[in-house]
Amino acid sequence: MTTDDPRGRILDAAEALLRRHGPDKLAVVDVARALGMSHANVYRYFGSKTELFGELVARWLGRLEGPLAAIAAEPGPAPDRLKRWALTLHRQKREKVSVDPEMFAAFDKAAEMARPSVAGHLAHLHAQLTAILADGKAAGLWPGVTEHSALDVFTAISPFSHPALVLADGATDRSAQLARVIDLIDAGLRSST
Amino acid sequence: MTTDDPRGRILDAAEALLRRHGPDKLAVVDVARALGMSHANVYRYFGSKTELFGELVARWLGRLEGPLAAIAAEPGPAPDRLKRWALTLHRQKREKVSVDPEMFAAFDKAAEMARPSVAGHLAHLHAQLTAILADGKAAGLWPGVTEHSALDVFTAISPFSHPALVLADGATDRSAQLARVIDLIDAGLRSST
DNA sequence: CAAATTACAGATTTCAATATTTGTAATTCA
DNA sequence: TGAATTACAAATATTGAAATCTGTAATTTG
Repeated sequence: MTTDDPRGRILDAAEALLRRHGPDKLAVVDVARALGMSHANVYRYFGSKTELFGELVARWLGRLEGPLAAIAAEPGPAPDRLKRWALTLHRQKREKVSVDPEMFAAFDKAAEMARPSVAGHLAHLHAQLTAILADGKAAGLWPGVTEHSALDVFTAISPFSHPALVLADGATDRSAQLARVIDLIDAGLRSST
Repeated sequence: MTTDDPRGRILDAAEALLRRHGPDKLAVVDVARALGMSHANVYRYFGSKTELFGELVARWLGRLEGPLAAIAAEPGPAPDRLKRWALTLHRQKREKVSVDPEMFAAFDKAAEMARPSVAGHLAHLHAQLTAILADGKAAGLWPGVTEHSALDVFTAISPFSHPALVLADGATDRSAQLARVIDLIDAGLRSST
């Protein structure tokens, strides 16, 4: 049974075209043609090309968030979860590059015109990190946690997940280095002031 | 007295053109014309356009390194120097963006074709950071310092100096956040293992 | 003979005409 | 009347011919 939700069908077609032809050749006109409808009809469901791209990016980023949200919500010691959360985020991003670099570049480019989606994604990640840090503080393990900690920690490990930097490094595995950085941060959070 | 060193005069002319017209309009032909010589003569002193750009970038980056090297070589407590070193690096980069964004973009673009110069720059910064960390370890303040620490610390604070990220944030001052990240790292280095 | 020049082939860039795409409005369809 | 279409203006992208640039070699200058 093919879904009857027009927005979903349009997004699926757009994603398929993005995968096939890359971001430069993704036109609303082509999406419409692939679905056998006029391009004006697409504008009934999406106010603009930017909005369509935004939904596409949000959907893609949402898929990355699932496993991370699971780790953030788990019981268990916060330091362990922090490390697994960071390593998972790094691995997810790196996988996208090595498995399908063209696709990653496509979404990287697409994200340019979809700032709000990216901001939402970052807000989700920030919330997850805040939760983990709060758990560690509540358990008395991390007296150093403050209101700024989530932002600071996320910034410090961003070189391992930021698209521009992940793209630059190509497929090199930096998990070992990330693990060391997390250990350093963990140690820092264990001391007060 | 104008210098008689041809390489220096060529680099000066190239830098002036880069400032005036941006990186896309910087042609060897124009550099030669500005000096009243044939472009072929420029190739007597630089093997290629890439090499010329490389020297230009190296010179520019070298100017940033001076104040940093001074801080690294100072006597005084390592944690204090680490913080000032990191803040100075951040400020230097940010100044370039806010004072003259076009110029920064020019050198960012120029750096693309001058990878070796950038690598050399990073090697210098790495060496400075290594020295500061070694001092702190020798003083018994930072038992956590290992052979990897310089790289790890540099990576963690790279969001505050990497061109792509400094450029993205525009002129926003993130010194306060950087200071917190440094404090976190400092605390981490103070604990062993 | 060292320092520069002119001459030139191949690669790259520019530019303007042409075609496509975006987004809106007026119109048709069921 | 809701769902789509055709029609169209303005913005954007494509294209290919002409101009420019890079890098090398042969030649000139003092």
